[in-house]
Amino acid sequence: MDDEAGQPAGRRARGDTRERIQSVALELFAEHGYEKTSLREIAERLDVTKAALYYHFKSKEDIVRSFTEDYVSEVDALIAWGTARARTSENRALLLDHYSVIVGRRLSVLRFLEQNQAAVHHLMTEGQQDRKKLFRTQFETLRDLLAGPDAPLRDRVRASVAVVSVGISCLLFDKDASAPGELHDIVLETACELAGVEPPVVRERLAGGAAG
Amino acid sequence: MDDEAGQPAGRRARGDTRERIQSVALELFAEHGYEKTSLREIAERLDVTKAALYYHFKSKEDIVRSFTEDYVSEVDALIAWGTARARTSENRALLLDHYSVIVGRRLSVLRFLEQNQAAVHHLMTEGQQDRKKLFRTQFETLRDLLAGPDAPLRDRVRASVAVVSVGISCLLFDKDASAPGELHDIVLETACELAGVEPPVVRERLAGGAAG
DNA sequence: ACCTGAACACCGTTCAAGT
DNA sequence: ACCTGAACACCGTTCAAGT
Repeated sequence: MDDEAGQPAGRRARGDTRERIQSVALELFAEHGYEKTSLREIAERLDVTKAALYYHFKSKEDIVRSFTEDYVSEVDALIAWGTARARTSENRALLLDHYSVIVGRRLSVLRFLEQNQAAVHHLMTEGQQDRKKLFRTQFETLRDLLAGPDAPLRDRVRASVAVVSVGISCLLFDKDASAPGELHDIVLETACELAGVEPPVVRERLAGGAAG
Repeated sequence: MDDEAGQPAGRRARGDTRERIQSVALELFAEHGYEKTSLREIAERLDVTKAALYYHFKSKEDIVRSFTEDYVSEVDALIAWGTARARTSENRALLLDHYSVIVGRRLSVLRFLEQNQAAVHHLMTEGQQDRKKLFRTQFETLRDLLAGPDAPLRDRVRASVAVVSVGISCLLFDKDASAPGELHDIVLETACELAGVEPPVVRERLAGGAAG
């Protein structure tokens, strides 16, 4: 994250090229897929040369990494949280709850990751190569926090489905909920049922009414 | 595993090039992804020229179509079956049951489709362009057979998860079942629970024992 | 019928050079 | 610091030509 500072008053026109590349790229990648979108298309939309992109990013994959790393880091933090805690029923429910919040905030990134799994298979955050931060590895780690490798097959299957269900439900029905939180409640209920845990206590959803 | 068939008496050596291309391609596509696998790699493994591939297939996508069409046709037939029948609880359970059988028989194809969704997004069977045979369209149609567009949001979410759960469960735990049918039972139970239907009647699994 | 050799436009990437 | 122009090896595809 080499974000430059304030850009005070006068002109500020073009310090934003990097962000413009990111947003155009995410848009085109989502529309036509990662591999089918060429750097030429991205460059043309921004009225620059292909080579200009290489001033801001060191490769095509690096562009992906740049708008992916926030999501990956958040999931990584969630995994750290879950790993440090006892695998109680309540903690596992909270894990699913928090995961669904992350997913809800990063829908377009998750959509990209899901649809370009093969293209993005060997993609890491930061300079270092952390095997722990592969998309698939993160999924497996989350699943193991719900039902470890020694759990019965049925539990492991259902734990996998629980994790996946959060992602695809949000992806598919993002626009379909009539009330805010309606989808989240359904997703969480379903995921918890699959994981074999009680949903977390209801939060300050129905504000007003009798005090809690 | 480039096992060619019997090679009876005379020569018949090379009528199998087409099948060899298919099998090498599926293998490499699964290993490195569709876009990252070049036709040069495929050709080299078979000791032919890139151009030779174009005698047997009219494009790179056409190779995919060739080993994809059987799976797509089977799902299409299942959809036809489901569409012609009343949406009773039993029929919906049978739909999931049959779908899991198809998936179980075509695991490598499904793995390819799941991991290369973006690359394969506009991919059809046969010459004609049937929008009905897109991977994603088929998924949506299956889901609608479980819970149509007018069903409550919760039912539609869970129907989606039910369909997806069949695929990913088989993909992830193919090797992990100790007894044959164990995984199938778990998958079907989970999917039916999500779809809100009773699992189909147990079939001739536990042979022997008391009759009935 | 089955395959090769050579060419095509396009791709991601690099780099010296400009401001 | 930010970007261009021109070149690189490689890609999918075509096609005339060979057997």
